[in-house]
Amino acid sequence: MKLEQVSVVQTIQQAHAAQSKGALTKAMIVDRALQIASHQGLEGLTVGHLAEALAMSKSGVFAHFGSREELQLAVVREYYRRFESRVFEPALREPKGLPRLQKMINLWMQTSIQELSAGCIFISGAVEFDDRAGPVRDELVHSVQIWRAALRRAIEQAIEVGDLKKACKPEVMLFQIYSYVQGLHHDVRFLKLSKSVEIATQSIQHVIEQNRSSRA
Amino acid sequence: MKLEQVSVVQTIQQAHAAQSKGALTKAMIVDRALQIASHQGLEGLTVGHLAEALAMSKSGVFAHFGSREELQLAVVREYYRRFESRVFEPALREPKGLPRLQKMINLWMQTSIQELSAGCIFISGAVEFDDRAGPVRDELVHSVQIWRAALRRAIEQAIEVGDLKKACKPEVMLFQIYSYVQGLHHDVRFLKLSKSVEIATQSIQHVIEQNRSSRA
DNA sequence: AAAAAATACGAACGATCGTGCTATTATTTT
DNA sequence: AAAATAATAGCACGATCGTTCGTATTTTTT
Repeated sequence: MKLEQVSVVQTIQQAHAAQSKGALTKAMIVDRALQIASHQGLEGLTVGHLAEALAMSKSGVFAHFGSREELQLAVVREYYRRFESRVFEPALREPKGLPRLQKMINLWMQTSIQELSAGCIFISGAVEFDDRAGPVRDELVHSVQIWRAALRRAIEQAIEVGDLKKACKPEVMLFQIYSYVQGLHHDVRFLKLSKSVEIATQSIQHVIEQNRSSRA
Repeated sequence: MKLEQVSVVQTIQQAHAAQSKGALTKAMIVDRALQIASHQGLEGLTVGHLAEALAMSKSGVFAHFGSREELQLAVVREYYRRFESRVFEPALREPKGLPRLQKMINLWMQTSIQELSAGCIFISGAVEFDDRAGPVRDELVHSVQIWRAALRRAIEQAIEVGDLKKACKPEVMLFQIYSYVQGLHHDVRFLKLSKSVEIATQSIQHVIEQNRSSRA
């Protein structure tokens, strides 16, 4: 089973456990909406198109959310949920320090540029909503900030544990790592430069190496 | 006079020299369209909105382009033109090597996050059109590739001149610099973290320092 | 100043957008 | 099985999208 499908099943099972039919189809709608948004962007996600893709009526889809904005919010929240279970939680099972940080980065990169070439909504959404106010932007900022805080925390722990130098500045390192993943996203998705995968990996590795503690 | 206005005047003067009324108003339309696209994105640029902003009729605006796609193309080309005269040409007046490379980067950063907080279309467009085929995407890719080639060329010259190490890999350095400017764009525009200006500057400086030739 | 050409406007088109209703199905509860 | 509830479809609305066309107004040329 593909990674892609794991979360869908999970979501549906969860919906099954909770209530019934309603929540189940809602989960399927959000799943499809997420697919579309990963390609067309959150602004490119339209009720009509979504309904067509699901072989449902517009109003049937719409009724589950009450507004397009709520649909977009549902997509952002679902993406965050999956991000948590695919990147976050597995990384937490690694020991504190460099191993955990490394795992976070690797899983993030994998998720961002997977086979289906669905982009990372945290990255595409940041561009789409950098000038647009409202709840969707707020939710997006919130999600991104949690993720960045987690990365930062992982860096700090790596310092505490002694994997990284005391002199290492978490803020700077966060900026650099986050930038490289964005750069990877850009090169692979926009320029179709698949070679950038190794360059990005190497660059991130270099940042880590740079800040690695000298002892053992 | 603000930097912002220089190119407008320049464009209008150019239009004046070339033909007449028609090209002149067309230049004003494209100018306004560029402003809008810098905030709402190329996809968010709409004929109706543009006409309203110009106190013109929709059809009056439309007639200058024949299609929305052509309007978008005009915007991309105009942005490239300004990018050339604001970033490219001034940098070419610097001596080959590090000075020129440095100037390119500095001017790019300034242009990308100027006072009016208008984003860099090369960066926002890359996200908007990473999955959308067509002439606009092609033009965008083309522009970006020219800019990247120029940056790369500047790096290579810095090596030839002896400012950067022989071992320096232009490809990798290009990726890193380009990523940091994207990271800056992200932090300033989306997260409103103005502090990132110095972190980005410092990070880029670090990359350069890393690859700087050992001799004086 | 008159004729020709370019330019802008107004109105309207079909399509699609988000959204509200009402009726008809499914599903769940009793 | 009957009653109550939830979920979906169908239809239509006003707004806006890109686009077309005919007309009025400018601007340029003669």
